[in-house]
Amino acid sequence: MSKEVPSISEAEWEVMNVLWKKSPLTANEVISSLQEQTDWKPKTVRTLLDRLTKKKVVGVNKDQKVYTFFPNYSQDDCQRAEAQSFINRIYGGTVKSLLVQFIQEESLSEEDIKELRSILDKQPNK
Amino acid sequence: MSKEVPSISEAEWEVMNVLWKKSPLTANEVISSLQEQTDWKPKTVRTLLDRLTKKKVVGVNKDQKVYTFFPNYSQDDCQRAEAQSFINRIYGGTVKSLLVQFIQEESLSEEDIKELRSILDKQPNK
DNA sequence: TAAAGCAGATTACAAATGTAATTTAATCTT
DNA sequence: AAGATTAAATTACATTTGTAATCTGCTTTA
Repeated sequence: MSKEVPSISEAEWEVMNVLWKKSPLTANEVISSLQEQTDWKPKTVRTLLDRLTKKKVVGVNKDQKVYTFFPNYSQDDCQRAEAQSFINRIYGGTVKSLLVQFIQEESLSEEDIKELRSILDKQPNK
Repeated sequence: MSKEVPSISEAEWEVMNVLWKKSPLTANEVISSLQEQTDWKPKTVRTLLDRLTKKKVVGVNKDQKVYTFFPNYSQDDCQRAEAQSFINRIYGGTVKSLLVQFIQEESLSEEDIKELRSILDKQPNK
């Protein structure tokens, strides 16, 4: 399942995050949303949208005169792809070292810890 | 502590991984080490070393006629920096979502799970 | 000593990325 | 209908990155 996800650059991720929160959106809606968090010019956001479209990471609905944009991949799939390559690069492919570092690093809430523990308990320890 | 880590590109990470395993090393030693894992030409590796040097991520000892190279930052510091920016970008800053995804994703060994659980148990659940 | 080889320095060049501006075509407004 | 506005398309341009090759000067070797 879930075809190879094309690579998504750092700036493009911001755009994707907006579209995953809600879609379809017009370019202007994406622009507005991003203007709260970044200082990108509208044209910049538009360029990012166009590049994502060309890469097929984003789809376009051209029925209306003003196009609307939507993700072609689930956030989960993209996160997975990105995290996998990240871990290979940075942690020599072993996810455990990353987990260890982050569990120690971040002060996780009690809730978080409980949840993680329960997930661990459900792991098929082959 | 641990000054801001300059950004390290994907290819540069490979070089750093070599130097973290053992250093100082001559360029040729780094090249040899990488030739086992990549198909980069020697000149390519040399360029990467030079760029890392220019960015001060790598230091050079020029006492000998053949220079030796060594990391200026610990692997841990670089991993942390990289992971932090990664998490902000990809997981909206919440480390838990990443942990959850990876614990579920990877089939961790029983050992790993035990270790993680013990780390969780030691967390100050504030 | 002339040629060959090697390390280091410099230069190359295309693709990806960040960050837009300009141009074009349609539409709304006066 | 002419001008203003706007969305979409096209173009721009510097920096970073991947991936090297060429040049220079010292050393080794025939």
